[in-house]
Amino acid sequence: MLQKPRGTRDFLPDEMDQRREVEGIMRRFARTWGYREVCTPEFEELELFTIRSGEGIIQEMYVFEDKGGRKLALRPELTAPVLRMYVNEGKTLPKPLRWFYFADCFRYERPQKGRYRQFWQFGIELIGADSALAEAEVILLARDILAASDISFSIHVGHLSLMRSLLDGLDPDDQKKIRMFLDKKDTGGLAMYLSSQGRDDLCTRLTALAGCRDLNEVFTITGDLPDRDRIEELFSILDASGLEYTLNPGIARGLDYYTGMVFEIFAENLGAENQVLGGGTYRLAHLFGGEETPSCGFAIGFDRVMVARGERMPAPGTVAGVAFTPEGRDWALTVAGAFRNAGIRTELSLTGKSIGNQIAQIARSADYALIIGKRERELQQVTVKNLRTGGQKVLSLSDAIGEVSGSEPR
RNA sequence: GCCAGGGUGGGGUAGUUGGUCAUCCUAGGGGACUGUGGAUCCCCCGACCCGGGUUCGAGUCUCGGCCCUGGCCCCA
Repeated sequence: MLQKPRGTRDFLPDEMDQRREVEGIMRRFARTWGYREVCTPEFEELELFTIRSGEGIIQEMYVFEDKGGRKLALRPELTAPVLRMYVNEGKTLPKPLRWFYFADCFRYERPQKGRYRQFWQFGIELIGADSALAEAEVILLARDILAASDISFSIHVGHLSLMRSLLDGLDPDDQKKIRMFLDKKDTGGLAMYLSSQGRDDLCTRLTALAGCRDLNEVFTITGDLPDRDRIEELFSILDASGLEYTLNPGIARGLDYYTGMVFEIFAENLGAENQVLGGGTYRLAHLFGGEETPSCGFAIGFDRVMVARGERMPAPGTVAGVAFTPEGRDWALTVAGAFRNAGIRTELSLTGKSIGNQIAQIARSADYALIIGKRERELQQVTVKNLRTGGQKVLSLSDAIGEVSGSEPR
């Protein structure tokens, strides 16, 4: 038997119902904040991703050559494609642009809990706004969306200027190594490395900074910064908004194009891969041939949100099943059509067996049985049987629809 | 790429000195039942992940691969 490719999944209707429900919540919240959905190609020029992230990521991507010899890659993320789209056809739109996306991405990695080779991301990009308020908006929207998705999470907010101020003047390679130690919270490794460089003093300050959870203390470690006002404004907005978060100057987000605020959100019940969201302020458009454009955004690991939620079936709508005799068939089709026009999920029995048999089958999943035979056909009526109470009524078609649509689903 | 534990009908399972026709539950399909409840009865479908090796004989032992689960690395 043929198997599906490694790291991919099939979704049966029960699971799709849940995914669509959460997807709908995320879309709805993004829209209420003024964000509009965009869509980019499933695959892009390979270069788009190597410009952003370096050649090293080629081995982590699905890369292929098309029949014209073009080097292409299945998208491993959506920020670069969305910013490419912005540069290609969004430059003249009035700013700021508020865009969101929900789409699948592909990475050639070892699957584990909450990590698949095909996975879905929900994300937003706020393009062309450069302010503490814009950064705060992105964080608050992230909070709203995840809260509405009904998972438990914690928000960590940092700012790259803080750490960079301490690393200023160091060799870029050194800076990168140090950021990696800090990102991994590997203080032992950090101490060893800085000691070998004769910078024990720096280690003390960096460790203190990464562990610092109070903004005033942060500035006593870093001293005054050009960005200080902006940073203080950001956090004062967050505080005024009643956001629950942890200040974390240790967030390094190993990428060079992040320029200021960075934040990460972690969920419970997730094992090793517990980050459900990452984002920050970045400059990327100029890499794709546009003008330098300050932007801010985040991406949610949708599949991880689903794992964190656990099994949670959305309430099904009311379901009606139609049982009918051969003489009632044509009237049954008319009735079913009218019910569907009224927005009621209506399933016609297809067995052609006895009424009893049809009702037995309908009763497995439906709330109402609509029974239609010769008598109903002749009087243009419908026998509506409530499968929970057992009661039944003979009604006109419009009354029958009213009876069923006015009810609560099971 | 690395480590650990796994892979028996669709789902869940039993199966050790290696030895009939591989167990049970459930789901699914068919039939009995043509105007009223998820029932009942009968029947059916359907599995040892794949490939090599050892053996008279492998679900069972062995090697390799694939896949799953968790972890490491990585995580744009």
